Amino acid sequence: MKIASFNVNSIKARLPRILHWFDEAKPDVCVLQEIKCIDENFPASEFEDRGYNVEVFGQKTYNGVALLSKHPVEDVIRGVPGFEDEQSRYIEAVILPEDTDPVRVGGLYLPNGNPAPGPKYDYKLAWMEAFTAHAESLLALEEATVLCGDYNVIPEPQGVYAPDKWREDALFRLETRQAFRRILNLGYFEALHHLKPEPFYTFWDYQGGAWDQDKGLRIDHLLLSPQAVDRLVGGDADRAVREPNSGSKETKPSDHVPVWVEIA
DNA sequence: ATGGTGGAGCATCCA
Repeated sequence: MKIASFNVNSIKARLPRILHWFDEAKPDVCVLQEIKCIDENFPASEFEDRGYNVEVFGQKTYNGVALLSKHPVEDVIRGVPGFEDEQSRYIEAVILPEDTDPVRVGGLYLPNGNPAPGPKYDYKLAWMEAFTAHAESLLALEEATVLCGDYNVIPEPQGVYAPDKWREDALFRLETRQAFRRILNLGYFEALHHLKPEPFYTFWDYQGGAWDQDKGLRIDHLLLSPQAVDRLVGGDADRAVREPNSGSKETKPSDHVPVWVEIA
């Protein structure tokens, strides 16, 4: 089964492109970030028509996440447990495929944190600490778990086109990378980092011709529990989705591309 | 000198 994550930067502005990608990539499960709408305005029927169960944790104007699954879902969680958060940034559910074992999928939109230092960066670190505690509690369940989304973390210098320009940025500061490694060190496996031999990016800024010059960042990640790694078959980042005319000539691409893993 | 990219939603905030 294919499990994907896609920061769409507004579901409304992106719908034709998202549906085009869904029809081609046919993910079994997909978590979306930055839907930028309240639950009632999510275009659920477009996905239900394609056979998906739709779970939304929306927010007006900013943030907002959703989880779409072709298989039945149970135990849906909205928000990181135990963390008081005014922003909609996390959704989780257990996926129950008919033909294979369950997989728990968490979809996250981790705070950007700029400017750093400052209150926004403090919020990012607090969010990461709460998420790390939750990730640790999930490992104790000994289930196949995939925690994926826009982590807003560049894990290593190879994940950014000009690391020296990004040293003080909230996405790349040492403190940020340390906090990300604490999640990995619990026992999570950063799937695409290990699957793909060459450095790659998942985000290109709209400004300054970043796409044309391939000035990107690797900030969308899929973290797998050991039980999920046992079933890991493959995965990739769908770079072509960032092309100006991919899927729709009338609308612009997201600044992120979808990332996905195949789980047996 | 100014704007520079894009989305939400209507003045600015966020990324």
